[in-house]
Order: sequence, then structure tokens, then C-alpha cells
Amino acid sequence: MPRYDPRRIETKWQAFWDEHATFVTPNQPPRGSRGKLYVLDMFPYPSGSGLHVGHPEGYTATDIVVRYNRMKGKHVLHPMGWDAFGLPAEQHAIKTGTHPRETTYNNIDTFRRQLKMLGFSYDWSREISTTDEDYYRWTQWIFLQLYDTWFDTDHEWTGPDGVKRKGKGRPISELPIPSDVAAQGTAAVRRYQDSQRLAYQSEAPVNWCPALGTVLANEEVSSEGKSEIGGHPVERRALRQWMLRITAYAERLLSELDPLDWSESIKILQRNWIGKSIGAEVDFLVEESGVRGQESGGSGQRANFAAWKDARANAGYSAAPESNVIRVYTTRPDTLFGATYMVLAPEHPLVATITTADQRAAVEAYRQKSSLKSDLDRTDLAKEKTGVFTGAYAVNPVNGQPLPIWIADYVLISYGTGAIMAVPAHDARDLEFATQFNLPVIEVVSSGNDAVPNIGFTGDGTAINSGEFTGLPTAEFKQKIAVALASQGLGKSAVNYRLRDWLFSRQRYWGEPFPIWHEIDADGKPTGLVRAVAENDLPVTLPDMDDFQPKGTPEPPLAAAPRDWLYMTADDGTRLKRETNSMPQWAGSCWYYLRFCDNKNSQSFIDPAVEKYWMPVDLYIGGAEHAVLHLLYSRFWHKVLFDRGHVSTAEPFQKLVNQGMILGENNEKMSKSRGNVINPDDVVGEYGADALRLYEMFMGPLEQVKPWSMNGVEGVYRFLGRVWRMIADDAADDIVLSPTVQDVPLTTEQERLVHKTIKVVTDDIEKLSFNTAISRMMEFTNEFTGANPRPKSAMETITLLLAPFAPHLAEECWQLLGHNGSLAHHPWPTYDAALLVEDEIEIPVQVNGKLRAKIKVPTAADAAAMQSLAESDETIKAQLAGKTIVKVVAVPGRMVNFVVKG
RNA sequence: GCCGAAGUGGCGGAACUGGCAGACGCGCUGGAUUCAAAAUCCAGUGUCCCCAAAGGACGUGUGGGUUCGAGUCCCUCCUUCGGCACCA
Repeated sequence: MPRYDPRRIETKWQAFWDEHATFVTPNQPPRGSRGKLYVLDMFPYPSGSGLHVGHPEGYTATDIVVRYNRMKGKHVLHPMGWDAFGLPAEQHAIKTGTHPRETTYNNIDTFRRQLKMLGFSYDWSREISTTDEDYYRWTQWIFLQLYDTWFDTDHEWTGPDGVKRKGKGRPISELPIPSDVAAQGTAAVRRYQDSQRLAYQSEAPVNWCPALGTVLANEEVSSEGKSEIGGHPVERRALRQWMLRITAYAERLLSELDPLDWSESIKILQRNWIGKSIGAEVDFLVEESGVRGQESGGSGQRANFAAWKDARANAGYSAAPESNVIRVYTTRPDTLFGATYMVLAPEHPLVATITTADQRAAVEAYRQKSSLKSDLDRTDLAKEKTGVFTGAYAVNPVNGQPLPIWIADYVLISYGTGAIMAVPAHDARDLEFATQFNLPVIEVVSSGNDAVPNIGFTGDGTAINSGEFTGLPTAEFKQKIAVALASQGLGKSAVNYRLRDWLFSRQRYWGEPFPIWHEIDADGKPTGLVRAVAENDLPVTLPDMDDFQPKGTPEPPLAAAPRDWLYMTADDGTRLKRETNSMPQWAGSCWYYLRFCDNKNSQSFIDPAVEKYWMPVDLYIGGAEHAVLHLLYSRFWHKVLFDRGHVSTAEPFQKLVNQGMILGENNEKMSKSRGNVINPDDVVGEYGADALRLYEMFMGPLEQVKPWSMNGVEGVYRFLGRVWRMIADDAADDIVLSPTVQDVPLTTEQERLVHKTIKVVTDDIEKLSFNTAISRMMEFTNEFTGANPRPKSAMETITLLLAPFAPHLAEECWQLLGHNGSLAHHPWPTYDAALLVEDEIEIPVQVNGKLRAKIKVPTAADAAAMQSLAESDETIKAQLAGKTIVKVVAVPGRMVNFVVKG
């Protein structure tokens, strides 16, 4: 007795698809193609624990879209691969001695087997792994493009897409060299170029994690100052690092986000991360030390200040302030008259020169203490503000008032100019600090509301105590003061971003080596000059190594590579040593969507014609955890490639959807420690891949977070069984068509249901509303289960509609219904809108907005006809008896409402 | 603190541009089939009033508002989840 047997059906059809290369997609569109469609999943990191149920959620969604569009005649690209560099394999190597390569490729085999088991219609001939030499060769090549590019901020241009832009990445050979630099010779020119490249080296304080033996990006450090991986302590340390100048692209990454078909909340997440703010820079002259504090000192200082202002008025505002000037950034230049003190970040270079002898010890102690803390540590201890007076004073440029200069770690060196003017009356942090240290507070903005005190008011209001500007609304004040400051050479309008440059190097083995040589002198010491590895020497392959133990120093594992890998002598006789850092895991995932288009190309990373045909990605689905970093990084790389003419679109991903996380049955995040992990292998073993796919789509809206339910899986499994029994003969010994399925015409009712189901399922797939599409197919099945005979044409329709969701069962039913081969390319059913219209519909009748009856009316009935039909209904008659009808609202095709009184 | 998303039966969820709240599934109850069970099929299932039916009242986090009519629009507050977090 052939019950619904997913195991038999699924292995049979997976073998069929493999054997017939059903889903292999050539780069040339087939004859009659209705256009291309590139549907992409976020490729997984092949972890040792295998696929979890979160993966198939997004993968099933894209597979439905792909299978549906394939039937609609679209030329679909649907690839899969592996983001396979990364720390876990290396950690595993440290523990067990197994080479990361071996671990990684074993894990990939597991993932591939699991994905094939789920019946996704990937074109497996396009499979890639970021760890393949043939792949990371091009990752290195793209890095060299970044290295070869500088950002020309003011360059105005029109791209191949017809969009006008300001700011462009251009070849380093086109960088103008200032004459004074050129005069100093080749080495100086090279250093100048290096300082402008999108990939540059920097001695930067980084997050060094001794336990992992590596530095981490800010994003890889948790708010408690622990590593995201492993939860180990992280400390600060200055190291030479490779950085990518993503900040150059901040404005483009922001403005070019707007036209994309992404959810507004994801766009907002990216915008917040970029964090654009508009304000002004203002310069403050530092008083000469020792003078202030003496009763007689005032006039001399005023003379200094007056002279400086004169000089500025003549010379104008310059890119770099004099050595006795503090430059601040503020979003509220309108509160300049309310500044009562200034704060420098402890690391600010001016601290050393302005601090008075009296205060030196205290200032040094404070700097020492804060140097040990990371940005994150500082915010952690945010309960009370701390800081130290430097003993020095600055002069407020608008009114000549002296302002004590403090250092405090609530001011960050990494944002703005690393210095602020403090306006305690209108800034919460400054107010807290002023209260703590008893500094004066001057109100300069009126809230305009007696209930809201001016002190502590941080909104827009009206200026008070602000000289000639008094009475101006905040917005107008901001404009006027910016103009006034600029004309006096004391400041200018300015924009800041909270986005920081991307720390791009890691001290790991299992990552892409940098294609970079360091020049070294006779003693083996680096000269500070570097060279790119020649393009035809790529890839720089990972040397074979077997010792992965961290050495407890920031020296990367590759520093212990064989000498013939590490050293070389150039044609010009220069001794060269390889860069021994490696790239972060993000690198490979920044451009994988391009390689899928042309994964076998050995001449270039992608053929331009192929790129033009497939790009951009039409639909990209993946987890919300990548809403910021991965998506921002790959947009950045893509824009550089675009500026350099290697790709034809400015943005890689036209439409983006984030699937919601699947929680455990107890409504908590799935984790081993909570013991609520669902293993896809188990679910498939018991209910089949079709049931798993269907359940994950039926749980709820794709983008929503939702808990797992085994009972729910059971439910859709039962549904699939009903579909099977509707078409196959459950009682027969062989697998044969049910005798109830006959070649008979549809009744009018059945015909309407068939066409309605085609319409709603089609519309729902287009909207990615898979849960409702499934419920419509359930309704259909509930109706036809009771039919005898069951028209064969209706069975064919439901089979085709179900195919994107439960492809194995659908293929089997299709065969039972007498068709040869796969239905994967069979045309999607169409419906006739005229057949959806019913002659008579049931509408609600309300009295005073309350439902009192339901009546049947002809579909075409107008308002008057509906009203008279409603009035003749017995219940409504009774409701209306003895009352006055004030008004009747009758909406054709919808409802009737009597408004009565009495 | 700021930004974003969301609160609907016992549970997951549905409801187009304001127009029958609870589609579909789970769970539960009853029945058929069976020696019995599993599986399957049929029926019922928001809460309350009423012996029951007929009928009625209430009902989409809270409180208010707009409207003939509000889950849907506006304002207030509460809760949960996600992101950022001294960014001047």
C-alpha cells in the first residue's frame, strides 16, 4: 500500500535532477526567454555542526521564487557556495592539529549533502568556495584594485548608469603630486601615494585578544569588551594594520541607498551606522600658559586674541590650525555663546603642550589610565563622568571669554576633531560633567515653553544671551553663525560621519594572504615602502604549515612560514618580505555574487558581458545579522569596482529581504546550551524535505521572528499526505493514479476555485507571502478531497502550483498524471479573471454599525438595490421597526449600514 | 537614552486602498472506521448570558479621538523584540 513516502519520492527526483542537469543555467539566455533573474542566498559559513533550520528558511524562499520564475519562462541564476575562511577551522586546528583545509572541505561536503537533500534547485556547476585558490586569487586581485585607487572627493562625473555623482575612486597614477612632495624624490612621492590609497597601513590602537592571538574589528568585540567568538578579554594595543578607506565612500554609500528596493528599517540601520551629522568646525585660540589666573593678565591676553583674529580675518580658515589653536566640531554652533569650558580627548596631541606645570602630574595619570581602556570600556563605565583640568584656557572666538580646558574620556579622539566646546545648558553630557566639577552653566536657548526649563533643553528654540544673534530661531542662527565664522576665518560648515575606516588585517593563518611585499634593508628591517604583487603572480597561495598555536604575541602565524615563501629579491635587487597578516573573513563575501556569474573564468574575475547580463542581483535573501556589515562592505567594494570601470552597476543588490530568525519551541533563541536546537536531518528523516520546506514557509511571514513547532511540521506533513491521496491511489498495491481522478470537465464552482487559487497563489508568491499561498492550496485540497470524480485538469493545476514549494511530491504527482520528465520548465498555470466573478455575493447589513444580518445580493447590485434588499430582510425589518432612518450607507459589493435613531 | 519593528482565540498566524475579526494550520471535543490502536475521514471549537435553540452582550496591549463604520487612521501610555549607545 503506497502511502505518502517522502524518502522514496525525494531520493528519486533528486537523482533525476542531477542526472538530467535540470537546473544547470548557461550564461546565454535560452530561446524564448522572458528575461534574466538573479536570485541569491547569503552563502553559509560551513560550520562543523552542519546546517541548522535557519538556513533552509531563506533558501526555501529563494527556491520558491526561482522555481516559480523558471516556470514563468525567466532565465534564472540561482547559485550556492561557501564562505569558508574563518576562525573556527583554525581554532579547531589549534585543538586537534587537523589542518583547517581538511576541516573546511569536510564541512563543505556535509553542507552540500544537506542542501541537496532539501531539493533546492541550485546550479551546482557554479559552486565556489572562498578558500579555493582560483577564487581567492581574484579576492587578492580586487584588493590590489583598492590598493591602486585613491578617492577624488571633488570629482564630478556621470556613470555608465547615467547618474551624476560627486567623488570618484581613480587610479593612483592619476593622483596629483604636490610640488613640494615631488621635489623630495621618488620615496617621498611613493609615501604620499600610499597615504592616499583606499588600502593603506596605519599604526592604530586595535583590539588585541591574547587568547585568540589576534586583533579584532570593533564589530567583533562585544559591549562587555569580550571577543564575540569565545568571549575572551580584549585589550588595546597599537599595531601596524591594513585599513580600507570606506569613509571616503560614506556619502555615496548613504545617498545611493535611497533608490534600492530594501525595507526602510534596513536602510535606516545602514544610515545610522554611517551616522552623518551636519554642523560646523570652530577654532579656539589657547591663551599663553601661566598668564591667566593673575589679576593683571587679562589685557595682554585680549591683545593676543585680537591679533590672532586680525590674522585670521586676513588669511582665512585653513585646513590645519596653528599649534596653539583648538579646533572643535559641533552640531550646535548656535550655542557658541553658552560654551563655558572645553574638553579634549585624552589622546589629543595638544594635551602635552598646553598642560600647565601644576596640572601635569594629574593629567598624565589620567591619560595613562584611559589609554588602557578601549572605546567600549569607556562607555561601560559611563555612570560618572571623569576628567582633569589641564590648567590652560582658550578664548571663545565670539565673545573673548576665557574657557578652562579639560581632558575627559567622554570625548573620543576618533570622532570629529577629538575636541569639543562644552555647552552644559544645552547638552546632557556637558551638563552632567559641569555639575560633577562645578563649572558654570549659561543658558543661550529658550525652549519657548514655561513647563520646559531652558537648562537641559537640547531641542531647537530661540536664542538668548547671544549678542547680535539673540532672538533667532535655532536653524537660522546655525546658518548665520556659520557664515559669520567663515567670513572671519574662524570656522566653517562641516560634515562628520560616525563610520570609521575598516580594519582589514587579521593575525590568522586561515584567510587570504595579502598580495603585498614589504621592502627591507640589509638588516631585514622594513623600510616602510611596499609593493603590490604583480597580477600574473597571483594568487599568493597559503604556504603549507602545521603549527597553528598562538604565540601570545600579535605576530601572525604566517611569520613562521618557510623562508622561500617569505622572502624574495626583486629584479632591481631590492630585498622583499611578504606581508604576513591575512584578510578578514568579510573579504571573500564582498564579491562572491560576481564570481557566481562566471565562476570558471581564468582570465578575469568576471567577463564584462556576463557581468552586464546578470547584474544586479534581483533578489537577495539572508539573515538580518548581516544588515549592516556584510552589506555595507560589499556595497563599498562594488562601488570601487564600479568607479574603476570593472562593473556596470553602482549597487550590487537591487532587492533585499531579511528572513526572521527561527526560535526554539520554547520561544528562545536556538542554542546547544538551551537544548532547543532542531536538526534538519532529523526532520527530513521523519517527515521529508518537502514537509520541512513547506513548514518553514507556513510558519508565518518570512521576515518575522517565529518559534518552531513540531506539531506544525506534522500539520503540513498531513497536508502533503492529503495531496498525495487526492491524486494517487492509496489502496492499490502499486503506485498508480487514483481511480477518482478522471478526465471530466470542471463544474462551475470547481472552475472558479481553480482559477481563484491560481490567482491568489501567484499573487502571494510575487509578494513573498508564502504562508498565505500555502493556506490557499490547503483550502483547494480540502474542497477537492471530497469531490468524486476529481477532474484531472484540476489535479494538474494544483500539482503545478505546489511545485515551487514541495517540488519532489509535485514531480511525482506530475508523473502519475501521465507526464514525462520534469515539470521544472512547464509553463506556470494562468487564470481567467472573468471566471472569478460570482453572480451572487453575501454582504453584511449593519444597523448603527452593528452587524445584524447577512443577505445575498446580485454582484452587480447598485446602492439602491442593495438597500431595498436589505430592508426586506426579516431581521433588519425588526431592527428598523419604530425607528427613524437618518442615513443609509450602501457600498456596492461591500455592505449596507442603516443609521437610525429612536 | 535614541532609532526601528511588533502586540489579534489555548498556540502559529489571516484580514485587499477603513467595510462580515479569527482564513489556514496546530491543539482540544465529539463521531465514523477498527477486536483495539495507529493512520484516515466527518462535525464542532473567541469569551460570556441562556437548560437549549432563537437571540443577545462583549471582544484585536491601555486610554482617548476621527468616522455611518476602526485590528486597520490620529494622539497618549504600557509591554516585547532588534539595532545603536558619551559620535559633540
